[in-house]
Amino acid sequence: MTTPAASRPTRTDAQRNRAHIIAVAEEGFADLGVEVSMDAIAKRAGVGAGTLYRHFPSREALVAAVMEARSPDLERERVAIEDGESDSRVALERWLEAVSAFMRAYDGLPDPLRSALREQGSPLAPTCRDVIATTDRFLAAAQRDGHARKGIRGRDLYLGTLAVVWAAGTESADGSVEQGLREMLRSGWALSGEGAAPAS
Amino acid sequence: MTTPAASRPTRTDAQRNRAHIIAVAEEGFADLGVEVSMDAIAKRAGVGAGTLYRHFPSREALVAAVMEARSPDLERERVAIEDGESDSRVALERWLEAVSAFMRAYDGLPDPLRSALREQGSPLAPTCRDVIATTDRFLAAAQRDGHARKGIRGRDLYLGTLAVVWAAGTESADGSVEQGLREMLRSGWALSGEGAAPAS
Amino acid sequence: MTTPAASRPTRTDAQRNRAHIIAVAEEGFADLGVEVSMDAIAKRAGVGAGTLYRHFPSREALVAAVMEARSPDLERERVAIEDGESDSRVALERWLEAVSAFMRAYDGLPDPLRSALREQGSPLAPTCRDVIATTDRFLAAAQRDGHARKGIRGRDLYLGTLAVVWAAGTESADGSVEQGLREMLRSGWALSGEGAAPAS
Amino acid sequence: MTTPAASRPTRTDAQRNRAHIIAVAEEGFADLGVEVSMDAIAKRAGVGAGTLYRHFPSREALVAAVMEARSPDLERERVAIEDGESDSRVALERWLEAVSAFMRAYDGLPDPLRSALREQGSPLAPTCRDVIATTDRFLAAAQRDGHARKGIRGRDLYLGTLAVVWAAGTESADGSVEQGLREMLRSGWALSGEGAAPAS
DNA sequence: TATGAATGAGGCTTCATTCAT
DNA sequence: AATGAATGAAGCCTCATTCAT
Repeated sequence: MTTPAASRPTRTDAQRNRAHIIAVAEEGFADLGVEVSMDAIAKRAGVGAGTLYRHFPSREALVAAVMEARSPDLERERVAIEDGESDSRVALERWLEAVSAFMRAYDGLPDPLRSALREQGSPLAPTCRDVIATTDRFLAAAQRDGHARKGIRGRDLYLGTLAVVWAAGTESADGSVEQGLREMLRSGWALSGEGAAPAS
Repeated sequence: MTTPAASRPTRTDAQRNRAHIIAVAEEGFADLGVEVSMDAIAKRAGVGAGTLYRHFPSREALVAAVMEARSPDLERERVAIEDGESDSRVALERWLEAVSAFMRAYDGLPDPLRSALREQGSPLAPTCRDVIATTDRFLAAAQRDGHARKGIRGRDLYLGTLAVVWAAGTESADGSVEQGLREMLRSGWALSGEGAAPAS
Repeated sequence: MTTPAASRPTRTDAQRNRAHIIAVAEEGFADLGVEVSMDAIAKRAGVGAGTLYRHFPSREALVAAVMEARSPDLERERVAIEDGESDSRVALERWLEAVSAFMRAYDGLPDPLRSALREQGSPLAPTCRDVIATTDRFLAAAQRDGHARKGIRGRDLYLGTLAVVWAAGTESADGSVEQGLREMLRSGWALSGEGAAPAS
Repeated sequence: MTTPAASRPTRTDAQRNRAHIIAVAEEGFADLGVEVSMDAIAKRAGVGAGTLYRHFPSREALVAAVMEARSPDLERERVAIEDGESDSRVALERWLEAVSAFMRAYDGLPDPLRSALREQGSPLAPTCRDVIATTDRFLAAAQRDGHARKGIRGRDLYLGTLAVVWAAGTESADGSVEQGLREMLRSGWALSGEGAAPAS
């Protein structure tokens, strides 16, 4: 008696809807930062707040979904570096730049990323883990080749990069501040030879 | 015979009140972070919201006042280092640690500090300038002695330290994360000899 | 078999709620004037402030809704006059009295009505337009019959009536002040024969 | 022991102060309307709020003082009309225009003027009384010469003029709205000969 | 008398989230 | 599954007026 075809259009529809919300949220984040109101995103997406929350039970979940949607780009970067860069030090540098861009995409993004690092259960945690894992790989290669200090872990580099992105903010038109900080992160401020931790 | 101080009455009381608000705000920041509501601070201080706003027309102004109240501590640190530390590299390290502690005092403090660096008119700007100026002095000494790279400025170091404090957050009980990051800020992740910026 | 009305669910409830808020606001305006606080109305209506603002994003919108709810009364007046009054002069007089009552309903109502006349985008503008249009119709009939000066427009009469209502205020128990002013509006203070605008 | 000369500089000083406040309030009203905050006026005047309130215990009192300060201008107008205008109808018209200008000086001024008409004890009442008295005189002359209806009193004309000024508001750049309304107040909207109150 | 600090109620508005339909 | 109405706590801030000094 009910229309059977209409009763389960959802599977596909829902996914379409989900993808649409993500795309719209991406725009919203880009325009207004990740702190944009959930209502505003629902409105932009043309769905009710309830639908938004059905798909993404919290703002963090939405941020995570957007970031996951962007992950393939980062993966492509990774592959490109791995395929084209023989120098493991330069490879690590290029990777960190790519990660920076990933983190810098929206105003306010560094905050949830930092939280995700602490809260094991955060929806953003998997993405962070992936990025850290890749960072670990690039870092290990660099360390193996004597290009990077031994005591450092991918997570430290990730957090340092995040800190740099936070410090630079979204507002500086030119990226000079960020570049300067990233350079300091790489070389440190101290002249080598007398540091407290002169590497491995 | 005439009261020479009569030209500025009530001030004593108001200043007492002001000082009280600052003390209470300090507590509030420590308990709940700098994002604590202004109303909550007014309530804690036992004054009306209007009184709070008369003294501190914005949250930033209140943060600035609290930080200024803490400045003498930092000054004492500075003097202690200058008086007791002959090694300019160690002096700079100790100073940066003191600055870290200064910045780390309240949850969320790094955010207004970062803003103050951009907005010239921020009430926090003077405090930032002072700290940067001192950093410049310690850094210059270290550079003169060949302990620090020449291209770096106090402002960079200040911002780097701020970024580290932000990244570490207030929550980590032990300061290991912060120490790790600070160490990375000092030595960099790259092994020397092949960096893009081989120092002065 | 399918629920055709299903395409617009919940609406019924929301409209009930909306109507309730309007009724309560009407009371509130009557008791305390249109300047009554939005919070007070929300409280009276037993809804959260947010609900109030969802339905009526501004005080003007709420006033407009209340006035629209009262419009049918005015319409009924109009029909009664049109149906029962053959003398176009008396018809216009009766209509202006009805409009006066419409405008006099709440303390402070003339102010938003005056604003709406200036700000095209005001939520009250449509109601004003309607009333002015009807006034134009009654006025045209009176002018056609030689009962009203030709140079006058409905809008002028509307504004004049509004001014009279404002001047009389809500407070005077008897309407003598208003009647006097309305009479002056009709006949003017000058004795005819020497006026600057000797009619059509 | 106290300096006797300094102990009573007040008489003159206070009056100077009072005059200064009035002048400043006049500016403030002109710039921001009569609803300007009392604090703002005190600040502009360079006095404490307490001083302001000592001289003028309420906003109305301050408005009244400013209007009283402007009264001589109106008096001069009156004298000029009385001296130069032989036609009592034109004299009344000119006087009402002068009164309009008096009432139109500041945004929001009509409101306290209206209140003063109702509240016997209002500080503005004397000024109103004076203006009404003069209006009565001009009106009586016009009535005596058959230029104005007999049933009207100065108070009605005053209130009508006030209503017109209120309706026109401060915002209309050209005074066309006010002129139109004032004209309607003079001639009425009805064509003579059939009015309900065809004057004496 | 002048000062200006203090009051503190009260206004407006936003928003994450829940829930009835 | 989708909708969007409802919640209601909070936040921020202003201002007329009083009062201690």
